[in-house]
Order: sequence, then C-alpha cells, then structure tokens
Amino acid sequence: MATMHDVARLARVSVSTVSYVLTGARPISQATRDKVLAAMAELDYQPNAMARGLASRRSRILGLLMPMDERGLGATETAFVTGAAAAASTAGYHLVLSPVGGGNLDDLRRLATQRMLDGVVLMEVQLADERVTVLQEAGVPLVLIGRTGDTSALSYVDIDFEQTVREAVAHLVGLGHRRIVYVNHSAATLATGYGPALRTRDAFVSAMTGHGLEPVMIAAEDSAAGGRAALAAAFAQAPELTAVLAMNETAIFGILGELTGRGLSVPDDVSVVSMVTSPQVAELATPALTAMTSPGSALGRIAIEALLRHLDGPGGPRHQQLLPCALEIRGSTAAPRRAALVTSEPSPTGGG
Amino acid sequence: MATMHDVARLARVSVSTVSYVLTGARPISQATRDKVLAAMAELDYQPNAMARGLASRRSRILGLLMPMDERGLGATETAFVTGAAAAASTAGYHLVLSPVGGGNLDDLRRLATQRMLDGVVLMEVQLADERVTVLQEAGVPLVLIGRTGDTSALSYVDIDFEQTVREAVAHLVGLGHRRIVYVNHSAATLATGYGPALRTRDAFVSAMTGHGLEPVMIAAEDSAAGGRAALAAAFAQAPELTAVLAMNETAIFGILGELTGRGLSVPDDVSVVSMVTSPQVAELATPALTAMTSPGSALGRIAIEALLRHLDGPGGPRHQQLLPCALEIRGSTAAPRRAALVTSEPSPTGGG
DNA sequence: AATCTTCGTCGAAGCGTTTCGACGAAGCGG
DNA sequence: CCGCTTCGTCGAAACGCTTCGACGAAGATT
Repeated sequence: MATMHDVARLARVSVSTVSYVLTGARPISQATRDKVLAAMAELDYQPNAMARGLASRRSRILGLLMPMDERGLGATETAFVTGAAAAASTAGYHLVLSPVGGGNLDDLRRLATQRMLDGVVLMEVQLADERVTVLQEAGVPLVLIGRTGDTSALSYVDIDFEQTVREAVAHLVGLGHRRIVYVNHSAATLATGYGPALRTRDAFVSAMTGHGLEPVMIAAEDSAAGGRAALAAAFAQAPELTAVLAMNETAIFGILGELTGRGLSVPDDVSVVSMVTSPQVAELATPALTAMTSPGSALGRIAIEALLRHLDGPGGPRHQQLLPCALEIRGSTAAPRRAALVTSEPSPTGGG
Repeated sequence: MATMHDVARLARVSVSTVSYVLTGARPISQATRDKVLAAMAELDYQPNAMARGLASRRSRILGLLMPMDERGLGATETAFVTGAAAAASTAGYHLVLSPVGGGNLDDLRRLATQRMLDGVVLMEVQLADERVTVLQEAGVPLVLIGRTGDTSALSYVDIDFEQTVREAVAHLVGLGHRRIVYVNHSAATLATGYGPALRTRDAFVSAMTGHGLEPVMIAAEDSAAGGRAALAAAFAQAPELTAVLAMNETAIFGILGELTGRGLSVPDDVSVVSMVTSPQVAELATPALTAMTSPGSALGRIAIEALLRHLDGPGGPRHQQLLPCALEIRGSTAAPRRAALVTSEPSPTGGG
C-alpha cells in the first residue's frame, strides 16, 4: 500500500505538495500537479482514511441513525437512506448507517464522542428524543428527519403532515364523500408522543372541520388484526362511512380484508386513501391504493445537504423545512356509489 | 476533549502505561491500573478512534454491505442486520451499514482500499458477484451471507434451501397434496444467477421426484401482478393443483388475490406455503400464511463471529455453514378438500 | 530601482494512539 | 550470593496525513 511519501519521492516533490494537490488547500502549478497525479496513478495510491482523519480532525464520515426494529425498513424509509447516501457520496463523504436502537444510548454516545462521525442525521425522531440530547452534549452537528417537540435550536426536514392530510381529505370530499374516518397509529404510539401520529390527528380534525364535516378518528394497532378491529370500530361509530383515510401501512391490509369480508367493494362502496405510503406498497393491494406519496429520497438528500452546510460554516442558520406529499390516484378511490350513504350535513348524533 | 496525555499527567504515569491499561497488551499492577482508571473517569476520557486506528492499523469497524434497491428492506434482511450489529457491539466493534448498490463498485473499492474497514460482510450475494472480486483484491477479510457459485476459497453463512424446500414439500404432501406448484422469482432473476432462486428450483425438483410427484415451477415477476399472472399460468399447466409453494414475498399477495378472484378459498381449495418469509409478512395476509421462517438474526450473528475469527487469526479455516428454516404452520395450509380439483377458468361461485 | 505582494514549494511540527526496546526491581534456582 | 528470567513501567519512534511558517522567484506598485 503506497503512502504519500512514496508518491512524493516518485514525483520528486515534497509530501506537503502532494497533500496540496489532493486537498486543493494551496495553489499548485499545472506542471507539478501533473507529475504528482501521474505518480499517484502509477502507484495506485489511495489516501489512508485514518491518517487523514487524525491530522485534519475530520473523518469525512456522516452517520445516519435509524432505529431498526423487527418490522424492517419500509420502502419509504429506504428512500430516505438512498437519497442521503447519494448526496453524501457526491460531496465526497461516506455515509454509514448505524442501527443504534432506542435502547443503547451508550453505544450512541461512544460513537459520537470518539470523533468518528463528523455529523449525524437522525431518523424516526420522537417528540421527546433522548438521542438528540446525547448528540448535542457530545457536540456533534445534527439534522433531524422528523421533528422533536421543541425545534427552536434544531435543524430538520420533515413531511408536511398538515398539507398531506388536507389534500387527502380534499380529494375525498371532492369525490363527494362526507363521512370519512381516519385510521391512525395505535393509542400506545400516540401516547409515546410520536410526532406524525399527533400531527396528522390535529390536521385531520382541522381539515374536516374546515369542510363542515365531523372528524372521526380511530387508533389501530400496527397489524392486520388491528386494521380489522379498527374498521369494525369505525362502522360502529359511523355506520354510513364511505371513505377511510389511513396512515398505517400494516393495518391497511387488515382494513381491506375486513371490507371484503363485509361484502363491501373498494372503491365502489368505500374509498380508501393511504398516507405516506410508498408506491410499492400501494401496488401490493387489490385494487392498488390511492395514496399520498412521501417525498422519499429528497428528504434524505436535503438533510445531508443541510448537515454539510453546518460542517462548513458552524454557527450558520438552522435549516427547517417541510416537504409535501404527492397525491397519487390509483384504484381505491371513487365517488361514493349510493347517495343514501351520504349525509350532506354533519349529523350531530353521528349515528345513522 | 481529554487525551491520553491528560490522563497520564493526572495519574502521574507515562502515556504508554495508560495505553496498556486500555488495551491489556502488557501487564499493569493493580495499583497503577486503579490510578489510571480513576483519572480517566475524572476527565471523562474517550479514546480517539482515528488516532487509535492509525497507530494500530485496525479501525475496529466492520462493514455490512447491502444493496438497497427501491423495494426496501424486508423484515428478513432486517433481522440479519440487527443480529450482526449485536454481535459486533458485543465484541467491541462498530458495525456500519453501507448501502453501496450494485452500480458503484468504485465507491466500494474506495471504502475497502482506504483501510477504513477491518472486514466486511456481504449480503445478497449473486452466484457471480463482482463485489467479492473487488474486496478480495483489496485484501479485505470477507464473509458472505449467501453463496457465490464457487465457494471454495470463501467463508459464508447461508440458508439451507435444500432442507427448506424439502420440509415445505413434506408438509404439503403429508397433508395429502399431490399436485404442488412452485412459484419462484422471475425468469430474469433466475437468468442473472441469483442463488436462492436456482437452489430452490433444483431442490423442488428433487423433493417432488423423491415423493414420486411431478414438479411444476412457474417464474413470477416480483409484483402483485406477477403473482396473478403466475397463478394463471400455474392453473394452465396444472389445472388440478391443490397447493402453491412460493418464495416471492411480493408476488404472493397477487397469488392470494387471484385465488380469491377465482372464487377459491385458502386453505380449503388451495393451500399456500411461503418460504423464507418473516412472521410479520406472513401475518399480513388473510388467512395468515404458513411459512418457512428464516433463521433471521442468527445468520447475521454467525457471519460477524466468523469474520472476527478471521481478523484475529488470519489464515484460519474458512467458515461454511447452512442454517435451516423453521416450518411455522398458520392458516394457509390444510388437507385438500377434494382429491382432484379441475378449474382452469375463474369461476364466479368458486364451486362449494 | 526599491519595495511590496502573490505564487509555488518546502521542511517540520503536530494529530493521539500503539508498540518496541530498555531498564531497574524483584524472585528464582543453584 | 550471583547470574537469570519475569514483571511493571518508561521514553521514543512510528502510523500517514494536514497545515503552518518560511522562503526564493516573479510580477505589481510606487
């Protein structure tokens, strides 16, 4: 393995000159540069990452921290990752994914404090997230995908849940639906302060109210069975429902199964919209699901770019940005079949 | 940020003594050790990973290379990752996941050649995998999850596809099924030399022949539509089929949809077994799928342990191991309702 | 023509560890 | 009681790079 010394000797220049050719930190004449580059090529020289990191106090490694639970990584999260990896690679940084779960904060602290990571992007952020505290104490530059409760001092990119819900509801209302039920994540998830669940809940209430409609929300466990139960609960609360809005990729299959089980057809009897769902998952269902598609790789890319800006100019402004989801109409939404099921005015009793 | 120097000064010993306390490379008296540990605690000392890596020529970082396509990471692959991460952490190593896709071999070469990774575990290996060549040329210790065609010089852990298929077929035959169709990955995937697809194909032929039955295999695109098409093809080739064996998590939803569309009930008319499927995915379907569950995290753990052994004693023996899948019986398999079912067209009533 | 910049290059001092050789102080057998 | 290991510690030399100060050689400015 050739070192910078070897290159310098072969090119008949000093080590520092080789370094300057590599980093561009000082001007080098074209003639010298060519000599050095030729020597590097001949020796198949590759800089040693450790030595460079030690001397420059910059590892050129960025971390993407994502809790990996047993559920696996959905296509949505995967898109964040690939977007981030591409952006990092473009900037000459490595992106490493660290599956540090919620449990081992110590592992995280070690990683952060050993100066192995120049900066970190955090995924799946809770409203109150200890990892943020740990990283801030360690002085590691930080960008979130998602938001904590208090975002005043933080940089983040997140999905615009407000807009997403508003647009999904508008789509259904535009088709003629009046009685729409929102199937959210589980009550337990809501209780832990999972931002997306809380924000969509509030947005749903506000969107429905804005249309003069009554908002009905059901919390569903993250499982097919949970979806079935949620739909049963929905029919109990709103027997005349003609549309279901859901943000729960797992439960939605139970919802669809239960609809079929009740002899109801999608979309003729009941329309279904899935939120923050990847096209791949939407296509799994029959019929394919109309969905609000997440900005995907853009989210990851923007997070990395913001992080790199923080590295270059510390003390710069925070980056806070919300990205919209795009409505993609597939086969699961249509105008409600029977006007009989449609109540043109919000009914105060809520029962039919 | 405190350095070893600071610790040494505070403890009134030399830097090397501090280092020996940390690494255990030489004996240190209990009294000195205590002094040093106290100083480290007081200063909240954390060794600098870069400096350590440079001096010892060991980064204590292991790479897990997984191609991340847009499909996302299934629960099965996620289990590999968490198992590997846990094992690495136990041994005092960091595990970084690198989403280096098939495309950017250069990125991989850079990573390998910059001496940033002590060793690598490779996932989703093809029968002929260029990444293996690149890494071997770079001299990076290597363990595969999966197998290339020629495994003579390599260490690997893989699923025992032979056993998995044999057991799945035995389960169905034991229930009384005689006409079983295997839905494999796509023809294109088979053509690229994807090991699991080829090995299960051969194992299916051999298992069926062993029972005196005729093997029928259909290649399906990785999509719901592909599953539907595959099932239609299956009925065309074997109208009297009573069981479907599948190794295609995506297509299986299309298969189930198409069965329902033809008015056939699972498991009464047709039994379905999914291979190398995580419990989470199996539970998504209605009824929940009987499946051959992959060894999951054990695979990742074993791969890391083998890799660590290679690092400690280079020139040691290769590690080559196959792990079985476990049969988990859920709701999608039962004894065939009728001795021979003859349907080649979708029938609206489904024939009670 | 004298002085001030800028340019291109060099040598050397780090960066924070590990690791090697050395060296007293014990402990040992003979 | 003398040479011999073994033990515990030290100082110094790497490891391969970045970066700072310095310094001739031009070119620009008076």
